[in-house]
Amino acid sequence: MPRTGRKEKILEQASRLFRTKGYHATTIRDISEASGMLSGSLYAHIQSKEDLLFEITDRGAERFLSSLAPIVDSDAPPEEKVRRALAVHMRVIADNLEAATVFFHEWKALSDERRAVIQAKRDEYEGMWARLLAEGRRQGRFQMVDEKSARLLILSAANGVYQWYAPDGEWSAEQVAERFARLLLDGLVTGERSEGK
Amino acid sequence: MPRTGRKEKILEQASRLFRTKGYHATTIRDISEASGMLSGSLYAHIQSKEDLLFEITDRGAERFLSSLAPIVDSDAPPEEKVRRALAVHMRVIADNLEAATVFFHEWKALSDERRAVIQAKRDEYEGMWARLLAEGRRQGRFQMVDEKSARLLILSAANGVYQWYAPDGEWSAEQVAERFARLLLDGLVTGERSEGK
DNA sequence: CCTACCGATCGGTAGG
DNA sequence: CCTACCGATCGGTAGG
Repeated sequence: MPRTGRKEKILEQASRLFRTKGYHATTIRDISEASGMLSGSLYAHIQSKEDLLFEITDRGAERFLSSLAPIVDSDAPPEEKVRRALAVHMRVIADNLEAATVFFHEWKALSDERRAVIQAKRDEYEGMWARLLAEGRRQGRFQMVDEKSARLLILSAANGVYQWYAPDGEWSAEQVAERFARLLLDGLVTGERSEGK
Repeated sequence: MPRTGRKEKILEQASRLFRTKGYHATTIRDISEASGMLSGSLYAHIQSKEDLLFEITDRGAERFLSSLAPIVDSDAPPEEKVRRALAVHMRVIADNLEAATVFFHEWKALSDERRAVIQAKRDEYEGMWARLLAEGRRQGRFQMVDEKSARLLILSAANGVYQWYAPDGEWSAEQVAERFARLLLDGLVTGERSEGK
């Protein structure tokens, strides 16, 4: 019977390797060696290489969803929701940097069926942001040409953080979130608004 | 002697396949078949699979650099430079969607030496944006907690566009750029600025 | 969890 | 650009 925690160690090593080398460039032998066993032995713990990819990405998706849901459902003002939503987003990335990288960067390597499961959760996450932004506009707090482009900009910026964030760098997740929130809410331009086009 | 344009066709097919399947999951046989020849024949045109990846990413880098340089060097006001810089950025993505995807998503698969070449060009591109933003702040046009977080937000958002942009979708590259510019310059919040933290 | 192995496929080459 | 091929390595399995 496999030792307790063995599966977790394998997932941890797989996350690290998938992040560094990418899913396809990581071999079963890489993962098994990093987990302290031979390649054949890995299959006492997993069923396939793709299972590892799915489990990592799915856990990532769940962390994003469960962090954002209470914020969207709260009755804080829209600006405050944006601040908090960015903060938990960055916190999930910072606390799960390897899994988050795999979630954002490698999930397309999943088989059709499993990719659809992850896509649905991505859509759900985007939907929460969409509601948050639409609410801010409805309440007259947000000016937006359209909700979709604002959402795409915010999520692209937030999702891209895994590419440069360093846990031992100068900023905590919350500091990144606050800087992003300030720029997104208030804009780059000083004083009056820019005249637009 | 290879027919003229044969190499270009191979690069085009490789870009398409690298974008769809990823570099490692694309085989020499995939590329050769899509180019209308057998796998061995491909080597009359290329030296290695990695050469294709490098050529695609390097061309992408050059397009971004050569588009942005004249804007940074111009004497337009900072807000206008941001608008134009976003516009050409989106235009490069829209006109080279497959190569841009490879540039943003697959360049890490390059060997150390060649990855360093691309990294240097990425750094150069970021440096141009850094100068642009710093100039805006120096002139008192931009309010920024710091230039770095503003640059990371803007570039993350701009670089992420390849993930959702559809050439036959509802927006042209310029329309995306204008929506992004408006939100980045003016912010999400209506009327007076949000009170911050 | 190891030993021993398998069929498939990989990037690439020699010789024309 | 094709034919024919190579050594290496891949994900995975049987039997213990």
